Amino acid sequence: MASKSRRSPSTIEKPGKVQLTRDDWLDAAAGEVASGGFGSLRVLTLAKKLGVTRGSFYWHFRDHEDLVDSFLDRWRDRRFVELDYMRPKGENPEEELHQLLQLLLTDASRNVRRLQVELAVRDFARRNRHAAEIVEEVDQARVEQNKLLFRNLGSADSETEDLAMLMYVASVGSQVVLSGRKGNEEAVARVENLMARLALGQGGAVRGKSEEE
Amino acid sequence: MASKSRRSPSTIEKPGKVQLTRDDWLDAAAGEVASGGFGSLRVLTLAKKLGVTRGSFYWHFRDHEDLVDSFLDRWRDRRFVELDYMRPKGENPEEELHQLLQLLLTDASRNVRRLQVELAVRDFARRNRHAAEIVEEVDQARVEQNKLLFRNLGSADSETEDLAMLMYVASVGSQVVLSGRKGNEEAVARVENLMARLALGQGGAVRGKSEEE
DNA sequence: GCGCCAACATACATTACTGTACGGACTCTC
DNA sequence: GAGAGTCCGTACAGTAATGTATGTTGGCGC
Repeated sequence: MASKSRRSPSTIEKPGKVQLTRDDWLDAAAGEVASGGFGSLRVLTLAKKLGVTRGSFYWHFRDHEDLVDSFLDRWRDRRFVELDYMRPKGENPEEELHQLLQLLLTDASRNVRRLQVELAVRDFARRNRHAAEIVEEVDQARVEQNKLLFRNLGSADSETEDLAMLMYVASVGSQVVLSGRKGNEEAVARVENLMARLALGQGGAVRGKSEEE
Repeated sequence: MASKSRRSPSTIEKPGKVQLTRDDWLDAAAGEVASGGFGSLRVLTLAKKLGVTRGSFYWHFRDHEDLVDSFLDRWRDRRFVELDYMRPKGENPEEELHQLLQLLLTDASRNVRRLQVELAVRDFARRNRHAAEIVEEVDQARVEQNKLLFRNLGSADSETEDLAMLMYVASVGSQVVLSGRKGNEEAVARVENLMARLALGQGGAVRGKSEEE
């Protein structure tokens, strides 16, 4: 079993890093997962990228499966931290909705790496039990958060659940469909706009496109 | 180059098949793609499933890449045939909407194999040029068909595009999120219901849940 | 009934990747 | 400065997968 790696206190982090940590390997893995998915996650590739040999890997990780599991766990933890950071406080629901849509759509279309990793995890979940459990946890938590937001927006109780679900699947769908397309910026903006109107009621105030950009 | 395989005219198709066709291999490939994605598409696995050796494969296909490309082409062709079959005639738009939602959501949640293949193709498109082109073709055609339907439903011209796009990404998202879940039947029904109301206008007539089931 | 060819089988070479055993440098501690 | 522990390199064994070269068989034309 690999011990919790810690670098010597005197050694400060620099580009010319001398000792690797478990997180360094996971960061490198994120790159591979983003570009090629979990199926093409090779130990040798990571080692080359990090400038070491596979010997280092098998000190930090028990085996390949250990890497995958650790990667998934870290991914879940980060998603929950993210959710906690975006927790609706109920003071300005409209602004919170806007920020949530930004996170779900616009940011995702910008932060390509992050989006690609999520899609890879989601795909991997179709054939890996651990990944499936984690994805379901994250999905449920996000939908739950959406519900809270919609309640603060004053939508009818019978509709909050449906709206929250619709908005979530629409955001995921737009990530899947519009990732790496030509006119995606425009399409994402349209979806975002329409979802905002939907959430605020058909005649509700909608943020203009040209605002704060 | 593999010739277009044809079985001898006297030999009728039976379970105890003696000669394989290109389509037989592609059908077998569909099973593997559905369960494991393109990354785990192995020639030997298909051969075992078909009860032959790899020698047969390399007669029907030039190499592994040829199999993948043929698979993708056939997938696109079938999706377009499907779209043509569902072409809105404008006589009963509400019914057509209902059928479209059925195809996009409920049927997809039932016909698991078909859904899994589509998700696999979509994932593969993130790292394969050919797949990416095909998926984009299919997506555009589907959204275009959605637009036609929405126009027949009488929605404002400025909104048809947005609505069509939203409905499409929502359907894809619900497939991604709700595939192989516990309470997916219920969630899918809710999304379907809400999208129908959205398409027909907030106060529009909505098909009841208990109808024709 | 002879030869041809489609459809497969067999055998081999090669590559890519994993895991493991072991060795070595380097650092910290006492 | 000896020992222990950390971090990584090296070398080897083993597996799985592809592609290719070549052998085999069964049916069809004629």
